Amino acid sequence: MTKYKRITGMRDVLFDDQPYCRYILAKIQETTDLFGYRRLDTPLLEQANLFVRGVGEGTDIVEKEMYIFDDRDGAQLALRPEFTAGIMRAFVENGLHTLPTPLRVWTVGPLFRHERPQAGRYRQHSQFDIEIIGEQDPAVDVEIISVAWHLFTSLGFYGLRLYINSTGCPACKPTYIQALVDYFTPHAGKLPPDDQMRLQKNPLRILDSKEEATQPLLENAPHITDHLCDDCDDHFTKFKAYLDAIERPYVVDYRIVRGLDYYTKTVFEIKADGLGSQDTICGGGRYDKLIEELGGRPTPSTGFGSGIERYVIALRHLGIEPPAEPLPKVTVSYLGQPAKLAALQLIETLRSENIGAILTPGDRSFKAQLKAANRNDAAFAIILGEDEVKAGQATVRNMVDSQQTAVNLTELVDWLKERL
RNA sequence: GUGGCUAUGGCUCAAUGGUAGAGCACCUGGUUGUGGCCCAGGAGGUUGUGGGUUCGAACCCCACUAGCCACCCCA
Repeated sequence: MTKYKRITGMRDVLFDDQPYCRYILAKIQETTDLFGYRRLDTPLLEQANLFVRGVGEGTDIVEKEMYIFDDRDGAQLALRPEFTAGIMRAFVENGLHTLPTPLRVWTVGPLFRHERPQAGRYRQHSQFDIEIIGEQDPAVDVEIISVAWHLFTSLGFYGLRLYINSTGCPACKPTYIQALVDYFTPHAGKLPPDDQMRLQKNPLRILDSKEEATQPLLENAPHITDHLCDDCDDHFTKFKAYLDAIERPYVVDYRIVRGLDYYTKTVFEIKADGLGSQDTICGGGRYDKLIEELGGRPTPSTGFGSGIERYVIALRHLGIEPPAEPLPKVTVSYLGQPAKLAALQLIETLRSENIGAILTPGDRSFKAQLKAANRNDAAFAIILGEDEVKAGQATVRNMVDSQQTAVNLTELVDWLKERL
């Protein structure tokens, strides 16, 4: 056993995973370009208070999952547990409200939550995140779903499911919560302890409950969509109509609640197969009050976060392979010190001509160098020995058919370019 | 934070109380400058850590740690 180990819930991203990451990032860039989103990156560290205010004091993220610590000057910092609060902070701090609205932004990077790791869940994970800032038209709620769907389709996903709901707004949400409490209180005795707790602390969470005893009660529980105010009801109706218009199938799931306090009106999740019990690949919604909460002027916004590691798991599950990495197809080997100098010069030339090449170093036997060429998956092994250097040539071995050709060093670049 | 399962060389695993093995991977060699296949040889483990039981522990017991999965919650 090695002395130093990974921190719990953190992963090394090894070579087998990298082609997926590269593939996914490329598709994200294509998609965001197509939809007109600009990249905006924020720091990994923020004042802890930003998340307490933004995400909400009573949320699990703030209450028990944030990596929080004192800086050397005593300031309370947090590793960002989500993107939205930081992006909204950047929006306000940099005066981005002066840009044409709505502002469409995206970002990607690591987030940190001190949770117990399990399938598809890590303490450091990466999300692709987009936000549309400054627009309350439900058409943009549909647009972000369209972005997600375009990305997932271009990655090769199939069998994804879209679930939507509305969480109302400060005008109607409390009324609904009261209705929920009124409904469950007479049955409180039948609820399992966890759900009794929820009834006290966060009644909406009961809707999420997987407790068996609670299920029959949930069937007749009031739906928030029957308690929305006119404004929220209108928004939800249009949201669904626009989804219908673009023929994006969805299921209204009254039990989607989402764990962050800032959501208003639209919430949604996209689920995929093959992920175990953590099967949400994309989750988001609308947060019309967040920017005000953070000290900006009222600015309705909508967005989502989407877990990159879960993409990789789901892609593997579906048997979708990313393109191979474009590693060099040429190796340069040598025999003897004079040839080594020539090899070093040659390999510089190849790279300057944009021909990827790797040296088989170490002054080892010829056999070992060819072996190295083989293990590097070279298409061509370029061999320089005493004879070749004297003749101003290189021996080029085709590693597929084992044919060897003597090529003048002056013609080698063109010779390779014709064949690679 | 809670629960279940697991922990042996780089990887996948074997050995269930009596001196730690295999396959893959790795290194060297099979004569003079030729890879993949084959053959031969080699290196690599104080069996996650700490304690206990025993004449003797990879194996039994306890604790801790880590991993996986699930709950909670979420991407």
